[in-house]
Amino acid sequence: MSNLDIVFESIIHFALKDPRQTGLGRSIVKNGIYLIAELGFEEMNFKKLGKAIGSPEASIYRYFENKHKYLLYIMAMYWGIIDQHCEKIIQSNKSHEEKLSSILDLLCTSPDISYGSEKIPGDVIYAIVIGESVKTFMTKHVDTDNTHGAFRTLKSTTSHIAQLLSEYSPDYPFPKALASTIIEMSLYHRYFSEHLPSMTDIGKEQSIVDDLKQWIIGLLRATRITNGEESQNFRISL
Amino acid sequence: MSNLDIVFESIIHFALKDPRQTGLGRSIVKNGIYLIAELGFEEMNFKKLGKAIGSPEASIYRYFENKHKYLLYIMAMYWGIIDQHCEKIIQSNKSHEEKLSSILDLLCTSPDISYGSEKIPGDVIYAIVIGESVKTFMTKHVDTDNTHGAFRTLKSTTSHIAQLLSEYSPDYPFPKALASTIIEMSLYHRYFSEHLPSMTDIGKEQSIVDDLKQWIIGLLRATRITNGEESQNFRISL
DNA sequence: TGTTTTTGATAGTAATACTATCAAGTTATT
DNA sequence: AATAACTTGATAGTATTACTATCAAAAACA
Repeated sequence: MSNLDIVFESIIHFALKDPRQTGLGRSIVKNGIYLIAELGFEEMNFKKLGKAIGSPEASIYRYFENKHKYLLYIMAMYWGIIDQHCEKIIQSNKSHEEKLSSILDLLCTSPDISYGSEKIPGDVIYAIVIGESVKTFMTKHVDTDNTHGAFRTLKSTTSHIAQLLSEYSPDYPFPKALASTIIEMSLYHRYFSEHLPSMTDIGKEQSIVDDLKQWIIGLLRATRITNGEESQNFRISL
Repeated sequence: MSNLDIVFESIIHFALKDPRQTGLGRSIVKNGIYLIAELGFEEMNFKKLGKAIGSPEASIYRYFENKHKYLLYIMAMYWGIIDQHCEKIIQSNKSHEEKLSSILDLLCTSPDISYGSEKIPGDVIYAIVIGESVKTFMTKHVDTDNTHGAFRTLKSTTSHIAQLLSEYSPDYPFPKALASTIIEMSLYHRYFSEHLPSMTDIGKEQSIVDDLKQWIIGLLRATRITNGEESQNFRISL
């Protein structure tokens, strides 16, 4: 059983039966991702998805209890795969800076995903992660979703990155906050650069990915300053 | 006409008629905010709001074309008021650091809002800003909403803060990105500390507001490093 | 006082997010 | 090859939501 299989195992319970095991199931997941990328999550529904794959709405409900769990499944899968990549990077014997750089590449451009026999291009899944990932946890039922493990893979990714940041800057008191900020902001600023460009500087001078990396690396370096009068200590009073 | 009146003027067009001018209108806005705080935006609807204020659903539709525009109205109002406060802080003759500190206080704890004859407590409106603000712009129709001015007040707040950051750290190349990050992350980390605490360090040691301020101030200080070999220049290659 | 505007009360519609049912097809078992 | 078990297709139906339409009563205003 490969590492990725373990990821898929861990998200099965968001579905009623494992979509990866059947052609219909794989089609539901793959085409749904395309459809969400095209229409957005709100405007996508199982009727439209059914039409896209030539199956009735009811068949989709045999795989997913509801639309929200369907989104949870996709996002948990995504962060699970990213988390695997993170682990691999962290286990490599590179410098902390090289590891951080690789992780930033990972956060700013998604890898392709192989889902059973189907391939989902990185830019398609990344598009929906950018626009819909927040919608998994900004709900009134976060807490129950959380106890059901919906955000385990996202949280694991966060804590892997936080762990690395802690090693990189042992005295920095906010490694988790910085890790989650990096994750969320890599998505946000790409969204901003496309839709609300006055909210960001990213994507103007260089390519979006280069700018994003530069920006985040600047934040990371900031955690390293342990000498100089202004920053002997990280607890600062303005 | 006061500065706040100008804010309210600028958001009228999200409503069908100015809610601030009538008792019913004010009741719709105030009680709606309470109801969203209680139920969340998705679970709130105009029927429930009608029940809460003792008026039929249809009466609310005379003030707001739809639910989304109602949210846009509230959020544009909120950021308009915050923007006014920002301007006042920026126009004061304090040091840059004092100004930034005041702005952080503003972003981490909302002021009360006086809406016509009604008062809306800061913590109530802040609760819905934390949970629902993203939902105004993470939609498939951002771009049209944007051209209709839906995010003008939010963008104005961002650029005021970015401007201040530019003065504070003239060489820092990402003032807008940092400004919007500070705004969004002040909301996010408060949300995380309540619902996904493993995603943040905020709210553990000190009070949430103190931790948030400390964290953001750390990021800000990072923009100031203009000497030392590691950071002669902000363009960094890892 | 008469007129205009605002509200209440009620009814109705299209779309969405599902659920139920049953026959047809497919797969697994012996 | 026959039968049982399971999966899918086809269709119909329900409750809720997000609105729209209408008309009379009430309130505001001139």
